[in-house]
Amino acid sequence: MGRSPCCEKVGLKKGPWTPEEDQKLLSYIEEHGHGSWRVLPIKAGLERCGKSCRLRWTNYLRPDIKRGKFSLQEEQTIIQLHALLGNRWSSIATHLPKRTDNEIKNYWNTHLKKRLTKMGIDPITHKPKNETLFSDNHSKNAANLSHMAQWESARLEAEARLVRESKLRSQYSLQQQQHQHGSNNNSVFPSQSSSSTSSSSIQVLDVKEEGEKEWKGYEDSTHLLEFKDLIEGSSMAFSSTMQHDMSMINVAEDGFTNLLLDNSNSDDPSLSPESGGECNTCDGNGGDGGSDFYEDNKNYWNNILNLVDSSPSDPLF
DNA sequence: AATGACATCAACCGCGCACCT
DNA sequence: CAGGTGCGCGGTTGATGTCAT
Repeated sequence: MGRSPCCEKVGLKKGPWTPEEDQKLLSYIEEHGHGSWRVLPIKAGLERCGKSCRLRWTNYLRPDIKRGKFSLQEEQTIIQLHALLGNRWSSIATHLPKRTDNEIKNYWNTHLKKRLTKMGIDPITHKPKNETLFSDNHSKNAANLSHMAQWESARLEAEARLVRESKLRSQYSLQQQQHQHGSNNNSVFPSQSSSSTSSSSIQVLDVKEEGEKEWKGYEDSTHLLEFKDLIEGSSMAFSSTMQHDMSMINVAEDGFTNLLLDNSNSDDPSLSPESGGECNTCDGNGGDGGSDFYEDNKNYWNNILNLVDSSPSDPLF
């Protein structure tokens, strides 16, 4: 069915938002909540379409948005979840508190994708480029098909969890919004200050310095190699679910599983073994890597599902 | 200092889904 | 069930900033 463009009306403004427009939108939502985006601009006295207002709010004006450089932990999470979910930015964003899907998408396209490509890793499949998934007669192997089924099954399960979680979140945010409106608590809205990236009146939570420090470390060649190992470990682990080559299992254990679970210096509790994720390598033995492929795979996927199932810093869950 | 190339990111666009009538 | 409407998502664009020459 055809749909008329939301901004077709003559007079509706497009392009960058002015501080005055931001203020109008903020004040309105602060007082009334956003309600119907369609009617919001009229009620708020904005010459914008509802879609534009919603975008401005969700990607920039919302008080619970963190801006600035992504931390190493955030980068890891993005890479891991992208390997699992692909370009489903909104799903990925639910696991990066205070980050918007748009921001994550931009960050992936401008930073991570290029970096992976430079390292010789396919940013789509997360596999080293010189390694094809079904490069030999394994592609006809029944076990391979079984692994693919496991992959798909785990992926679908993860998706189902994400949907479930997303619904819970939206219910929660709705309740919060109603509560805020009811109590007229304005403290959650930032005080006025200038943004480093735009003329908006919104205060920017400055994590830039911290992020820069972290990335400076990465740009050091030694750390770059470590980063490469990290990413390749992740990639190899994914391919291990597809290939019946037992040597790959060791890589899976040493690479991605550790990446997921061995976050001793992480501030993200969901990524630590204490969070409930089982890990057959956590005992330090690492296993013989060949005797229990399916158990390994089960644990491997459990780890991923735990990551997806956990909610990094949301007190609700 | 001027300018062109490249990088970044806010914002737009079109599509699909969910819900309502 | 079909059609209309609103919303959210993902892809893309273009203005602006930064860097290299």
